[in-house]
Amino acid sequence: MGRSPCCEKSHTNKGAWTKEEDDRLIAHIRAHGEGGWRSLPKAAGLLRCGKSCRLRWINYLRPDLKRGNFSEEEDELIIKLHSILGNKWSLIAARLPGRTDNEIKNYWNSHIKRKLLSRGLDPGSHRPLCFPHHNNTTSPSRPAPDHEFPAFQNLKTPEITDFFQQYRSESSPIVPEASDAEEHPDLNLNLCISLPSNSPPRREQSFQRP
DNA sequence: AAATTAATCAACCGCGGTACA
DNA sequence: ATGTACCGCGGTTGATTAATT
Repeated sequence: MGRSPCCEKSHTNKGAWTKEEDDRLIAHIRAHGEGGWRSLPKAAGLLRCGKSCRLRWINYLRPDLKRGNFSEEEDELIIKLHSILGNKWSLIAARLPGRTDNEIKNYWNSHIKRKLLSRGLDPGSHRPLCFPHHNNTTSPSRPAPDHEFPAFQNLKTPEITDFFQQYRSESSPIVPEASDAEEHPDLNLNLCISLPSNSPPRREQSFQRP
């Protein structure tokens, strides 16, 4: 048996939020604070499940959210954090004030992946692109024809196209291999020591349990 | 100008984990 | 010790908007 759905079948709205729903949610949280998501909808007079309310607040209505495009500095910080943390979007978001995990995840998938590819880096590993190859070595090998990499097909930009052309015309890798020890010489994140002060520690605190 | 394809991103879903009875 | 209600996370979807043909 699977678990029951988070929202009982009773009539709940889904999809985009209306201004009226937003106003109700904001008013309720102003009056009662965050939390109690399960019971909030009823208390606030919303025909939504608690999860939906939480998501709307955290990702869109919270007053401390930054709006607008990511800065170049934010881009670089996201890239560095991702190279260390992987897809731990909430941990990454905790290091970018005013940004949400969802926003960063979306931004990663739609922009930064492309940016890394255009630099000749694999967005997953942050290593120089290494294409599937019969010899199975870790050193970069020459790119195979595009049709062998459908995953890249929809990420093409002029920069990426340029990269492939340049890569094909060179006899040696254009991106030197980074040594593990030197990978982040300028980054001191104190990841082991501190958690961000502006948000409560979340799941990862479980790691501290004896 | 219309049709088609791609990009964006808000919102959803299922699951893992915690708190607490 | 065990069950379960709930929270938060990460992957994914799909509606809308933008770009391209």
